[in-house]
Amino acid sequence: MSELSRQLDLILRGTVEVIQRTELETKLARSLKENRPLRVKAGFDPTAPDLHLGHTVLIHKLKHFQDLGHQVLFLIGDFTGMIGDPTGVSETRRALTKEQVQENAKTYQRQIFKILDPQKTSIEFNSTWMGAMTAEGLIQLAAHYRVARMMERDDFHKRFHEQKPISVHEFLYPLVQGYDSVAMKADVELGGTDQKFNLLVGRELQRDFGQESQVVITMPLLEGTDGIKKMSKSVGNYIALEDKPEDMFGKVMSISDALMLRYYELLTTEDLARVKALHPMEAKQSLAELIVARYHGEEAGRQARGAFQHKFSEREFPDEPDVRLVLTAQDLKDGQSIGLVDLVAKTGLVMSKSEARRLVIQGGVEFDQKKQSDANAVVTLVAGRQYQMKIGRRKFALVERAKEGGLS
RNA sequence: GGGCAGGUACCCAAGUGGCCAAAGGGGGCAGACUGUAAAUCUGCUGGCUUAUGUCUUCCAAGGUUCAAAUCCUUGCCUGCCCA
Repeated sequence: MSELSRQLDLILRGTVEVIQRTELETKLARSLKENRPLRVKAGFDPTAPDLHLGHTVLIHKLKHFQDLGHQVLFLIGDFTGMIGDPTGVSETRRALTKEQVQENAKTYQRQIFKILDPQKTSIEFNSTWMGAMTAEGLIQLAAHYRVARMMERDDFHKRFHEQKPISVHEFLYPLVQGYDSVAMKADVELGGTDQKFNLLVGRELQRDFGQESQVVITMPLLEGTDGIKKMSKSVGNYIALEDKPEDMFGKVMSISDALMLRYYELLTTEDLARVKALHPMEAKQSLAELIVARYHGEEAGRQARGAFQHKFSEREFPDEPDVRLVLTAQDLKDGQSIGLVDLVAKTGLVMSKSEARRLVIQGGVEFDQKKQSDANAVVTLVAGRQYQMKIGRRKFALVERAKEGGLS
């Protein structure tokens, strides 16, 4: 197998679309011949420093390029960030300060370098060139694109027909993203399938600016934990790289079996046929451990698995509860008892007393190993004893009475 | 600039003077069932001293009324059509 087809193989794995494949081959061949690495660009939003597994699909692809000796350009769209997310509903973003952007950039580095090689990654900010651009320059840039073309973009098209607002400045997003490719002389740009339009704008602008067009590679969007919508922070169906090991493990375990296979496919190199042969719960736990281990180390992976089994499979009280509550005399009637509902509310693990009451009535509360479903129940606390409380599916609290004459 | 249609709870969306803390759906939470799942079924889903009590909510501010999410005025926001 030639070096060219070896590279091509790895690059194409898992991709949804490559535009144009022949161009990619040409670029690769030239890169090999002239011993000049390709410049591979991928852009990220500066407002969301919480990377999640959805982002890693893309980052792993960057890693592939890196492993093949190419140059990864990790673009932080601090300028585009001011425009806001045009694919989102209608949330206007406030501009970030330089300091905040720098801070976010550091967070990015901490996270992506768990996958990428820092030596072969250059981090860029599009404010570098966009900040210097004059209004005149921006007008000229805007002249490179037509409204009708712009309206072809899926979400603009949809919003337009649904009579939803579209602000003019949102058109600048694809334009600037495209111009970034010009400024960076990108050979390849990677993005999720939802980025296709923006990526293609880059090709057109580069051509207009007399450059060779970048090759566009789109990657599948990873579904979130709900299994339907794409993983995103705003939907709340994400697993963040910096989630605590136990949370991360728990989130992976709550996905459906079908989604588990999808995660295996896109996030690991495991053999799918082998995974399917396993008991689904085993497979899911292995996946969860694998993912935790990747971002928190192998030890953390093992521990998370152990804690999970302890807490849920065996339904045991965890080593470390979510809340430790010490009740003082003021909290107690006659210095020893308290209404169950009040007690649940006091843990702060529920939003309100009404919610506490509801939970109790629904049988979602256990106190001292016993299920309690009487909303008017009063529990008595013996001094010097700790009481375990299970509140809802996955919240645990440990309660005890303050020592007599202790700190006031 | 003119005409028209809208702005309702986390989201979508009904309601057009009292029976409205406000239908329905989604989401979320809980219970059952399980593999800790998913799917399914059931219940809950503004706060409070849980009371068939009370307080705060239907873009904002005023007003009409015994009574307003519902009517009027002004303002803000969005879309469509015309210019």
